[in-house]
Amino acid sequence: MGRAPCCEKMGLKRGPWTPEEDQILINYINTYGHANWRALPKLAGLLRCGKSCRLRWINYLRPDIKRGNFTREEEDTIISLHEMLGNRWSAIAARLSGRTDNEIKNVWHTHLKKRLPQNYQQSHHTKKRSKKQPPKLDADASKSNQDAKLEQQDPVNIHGSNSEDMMMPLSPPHCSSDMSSSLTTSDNNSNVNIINNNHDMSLNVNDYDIDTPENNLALDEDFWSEVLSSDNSGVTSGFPTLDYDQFQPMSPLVTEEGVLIDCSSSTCDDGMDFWCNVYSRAEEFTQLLEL
DNA sequence: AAACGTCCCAACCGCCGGATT
DNA sequence: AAATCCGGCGGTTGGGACGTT
Repeated sequence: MGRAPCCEKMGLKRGPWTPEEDQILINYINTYGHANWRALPKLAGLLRCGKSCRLRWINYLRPDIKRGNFTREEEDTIISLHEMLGNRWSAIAARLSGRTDNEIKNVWHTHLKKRLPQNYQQSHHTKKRSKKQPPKLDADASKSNQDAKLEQQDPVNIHGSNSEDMMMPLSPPHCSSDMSSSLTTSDNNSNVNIINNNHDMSLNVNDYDIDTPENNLALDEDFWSEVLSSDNSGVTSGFPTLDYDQFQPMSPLVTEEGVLIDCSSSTCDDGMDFWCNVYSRAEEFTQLLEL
């Protein structure tokens, strides 16, 4: 049943690393690698736990670590990535070569956070991780350790083909050909329902900082949390409604399979993108709900 | 020079998910 | 199937460095 008992912390050293310890760790890893962190300190002759060795190596001793102050460019990159990813420091670090998650976390808390307005800090959650996660809106949360390792090795590759595409703000608007089976309009009162596998959702876009049709649609977790917290039983009453004042889909909105949204005015192409995007997000979201 | 306050960051802690037995 | 290990992650903190009075 299970493995041998975990490390006894008795007698293990804690606190700052000495240059001698660093050298022992470097020498060992250069010679033997670090296949097993837990066994490493014993084999290397260090009175540290494996976790401490790993941290020291990852955050300080690795040869590819970039030292010194962050450039303005790096800081701007962190800010924009944080806007998209939240406090996912390792994901941000994967996009900044030579910087560690710990370092980025530190620079965020000591410098960058202060640059941003209060409302940003409130809206970009600092929630604690908990067992009760929402249904994997965060695609990285379900990523295997193997994937995480690949991401470390090839940060560029994370764009595009893998699950990162599921991040709400990143993927471009697109239409799927089976929209007609799921998108309906309810009436002329700008009340639009997206019905997908018994999840009936109306969306109030005004609450989500989408101020012009030109903006790329960037619905965040809060948006979908609101959708999720709505009654998914199929009852439409009580749902927030969509305000067409700001978004006026093409009239009529048509796909290969017929009219999907029959709204009365506007020929704004961005409206089309908007609806396609809302639909594709809703589809992704409801698929995730079913997992 | 000393006392005090603030900043910074390396390191620790607890939790999680996947792997292993 | 269940228990446990293990690597990885994000939040937090202790203490040294630095600035101010």
